[in-house]
Amino acid sequence: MRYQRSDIVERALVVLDTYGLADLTMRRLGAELGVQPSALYHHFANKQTLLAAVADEILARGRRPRREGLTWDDRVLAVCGELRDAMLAYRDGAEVVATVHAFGLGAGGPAQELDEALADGGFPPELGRTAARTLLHFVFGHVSEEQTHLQAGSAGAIDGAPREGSDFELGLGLVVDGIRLHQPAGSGVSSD
Amino acid sequence: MRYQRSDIVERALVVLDTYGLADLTMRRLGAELGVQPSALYHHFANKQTLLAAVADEILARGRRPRREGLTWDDRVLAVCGELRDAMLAYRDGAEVVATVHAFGLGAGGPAQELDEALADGGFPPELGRTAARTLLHFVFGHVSEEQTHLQAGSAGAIDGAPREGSDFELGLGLVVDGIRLHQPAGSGVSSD
DNA sequence: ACCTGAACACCGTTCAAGT
DNA sequence: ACCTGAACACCGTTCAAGT
Repeated sequence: MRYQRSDIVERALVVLDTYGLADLTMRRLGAELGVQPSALYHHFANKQTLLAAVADEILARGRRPRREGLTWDDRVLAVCGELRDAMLAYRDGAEVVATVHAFGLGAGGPAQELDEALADGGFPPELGRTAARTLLHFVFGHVSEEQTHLQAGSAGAIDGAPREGSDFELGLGLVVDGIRLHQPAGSGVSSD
Repeated sequence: MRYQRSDIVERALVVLDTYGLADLTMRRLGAELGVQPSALYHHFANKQTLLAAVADEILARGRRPRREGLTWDDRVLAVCGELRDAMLAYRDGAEVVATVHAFGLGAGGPAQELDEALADGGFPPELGRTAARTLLHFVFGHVSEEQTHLQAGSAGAIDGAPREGSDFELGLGLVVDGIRLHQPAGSGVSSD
């Protein structure tokens, strides 16, 4: 069998969602594809690179159409909500995306979108970047914890999901309100 | 040689700080102590348990005397600052403490102190717990990133540390200000 | 009570060699 | 270009046996 990168990423996503990140090994993935583990190194330099591609694919599949004309804060809420849903769609998705982001490899999309939204809100670059990183830390941390507990609970049930969802919005609201408080006077509030 | 738990944790801290978390293996730690890896399992059920003890020790060594009479927000800032300093004191300290906390094993001290501070601030329990978790997500995320970049830079230099420190305070300020905005009216603000 | 020695069931990665 | 086969240098954990 001949594979290309996209086939391998696709299969990695299936393995991830079915068995979890701990079982997403190069050997296991090779076996799943009917190929020697060493064959994977013809497509990816190492496991980290493969994981980065997996993270990017998780985010790409969760991408929603961008509505125009949103205020900076509604845009921030939209980006964070989309990011959360994308990660929740795959088992251990939050851990994968957060790890890859921490490694500085791929998954730069959400960070850039948050930077843009905050720049539009009139925040100076330094404050905007700090605010964007703070938002990402919250989303990664919250969803990782959420996902761990969801998976620790009953196998695939939907029991605690709504409560966790409102808790996400509550925590996110705290952070966004804090950011808004630091918005330079006269930015995005006036109606000109 | 006969060892007890505290000796092993002590040595694990040295290995962690010298070689990093990736090299803190049961086999390596055993070798460092002049003992078979299997001997460690007489003191700890598994590696996670050992890591939890390491995380607790990192926090214990970073503990500072608690000043009395602080307002809830100053207390929150103090707890978060102490947590950051404790984790920064050991190589990969943030990753160790955050991982153990995510696993729900040890390291419950800071979470409880934040809960207390927010309860003192008049926040209802549910909002207080959400706020405390949001703060922890920020601190873990920020310091992990900070520590990764510090270690990626020059070997043990102090170059970017002050800038990172002020960025920590800026981000933490955003979150605390957001929390304060949700404080129930008349809590902790009136002078009676 | 605490440790040894050996084993079990794995890892990521490299590399010559094949087609 | 893409893959095989074999090897290298590791992991965490278990368990009978020793003292």
